[in-house]
Amino acid sequence: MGKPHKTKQLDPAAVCRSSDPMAVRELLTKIGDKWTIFIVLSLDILGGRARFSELERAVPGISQRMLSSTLRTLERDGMVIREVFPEVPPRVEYEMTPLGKGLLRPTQGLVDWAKENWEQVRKAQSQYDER
Amino acid sequence: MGKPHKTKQLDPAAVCRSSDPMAVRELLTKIGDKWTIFIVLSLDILGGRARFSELERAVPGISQRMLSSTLRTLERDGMVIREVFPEVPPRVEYEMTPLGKGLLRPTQGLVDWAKENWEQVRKAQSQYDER
DNA sequence: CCCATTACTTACCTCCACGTAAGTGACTAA
DNA sequence: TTAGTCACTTACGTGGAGGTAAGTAATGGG
Repeated sequence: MGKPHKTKQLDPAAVCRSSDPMAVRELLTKIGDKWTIFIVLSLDILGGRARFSELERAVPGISQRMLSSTLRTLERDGMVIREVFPEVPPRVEYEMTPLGKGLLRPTQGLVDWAKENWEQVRKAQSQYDER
Repeated sequence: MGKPHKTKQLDPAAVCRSSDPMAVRELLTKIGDKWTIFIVLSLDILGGRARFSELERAVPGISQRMLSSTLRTLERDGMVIREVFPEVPPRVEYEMTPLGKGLLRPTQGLVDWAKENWEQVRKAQSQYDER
């Protein structure tokens, strides 16, 4: 038999101690969706402010529907501010708020981790798959 | 009219420069699913090693099906190692790999951000909703 | 013989994230 | 009059994530 290791007596909701579990879940769900990080990172690269069509070009493959709805969510969450200019054709600019910019740091941490370690993940996957 | 800001001439795939965009997307999709972070954080709290039933208790609300499949994915990705002890009733222990532990740092960054800023996000949401 | 335990798997169903395609409004230029 | 631009919205359809419930294998204990 393998050595039985110390079984810490644990609260049925151990994780929930470290912080509001719903906050973490919701945050991860948000930035874990298909387009949010790309939009946020693109906005950053574009200097923290860009118009709809610029983002459309910056995020290859995104549809107008998804860009629009993701931006609305970001706006609702206080991550970006939407500014409409009464012109024709219309012009709308999106600007990252301090809150949104603050999220960029920890997000960048994940991006960096992926850059450094993803190859290893892929290797683990193919090893696992071939038996 | 609002001041027209400098429109940076940009590559159609600006974000894609910073790193492998698929790696980032896949990573975010993984840790953005419903249970992965909780399992990873629980495993960490439990000392980096725990058996199935311990995790089941540590992550309130998770079903056996989801715990099992999420752990399999984690194992496939090289984040945890699964060790089976030939006993009856069965005992299976899951241990975080160095790769999995490495992911904990940037993940914790997000958890901390959520802890500090989620209240503000909620406030932004209710402001947005009431008009 | 029956039950309990552990770590699962399988079947089934629901919901929603996301994709595609088309339409819209307001104005300008040809 | 028609076409073009921009920033959207609406309608519709599909796959897959995830929930619920039940089944299973192997063995010891009463």
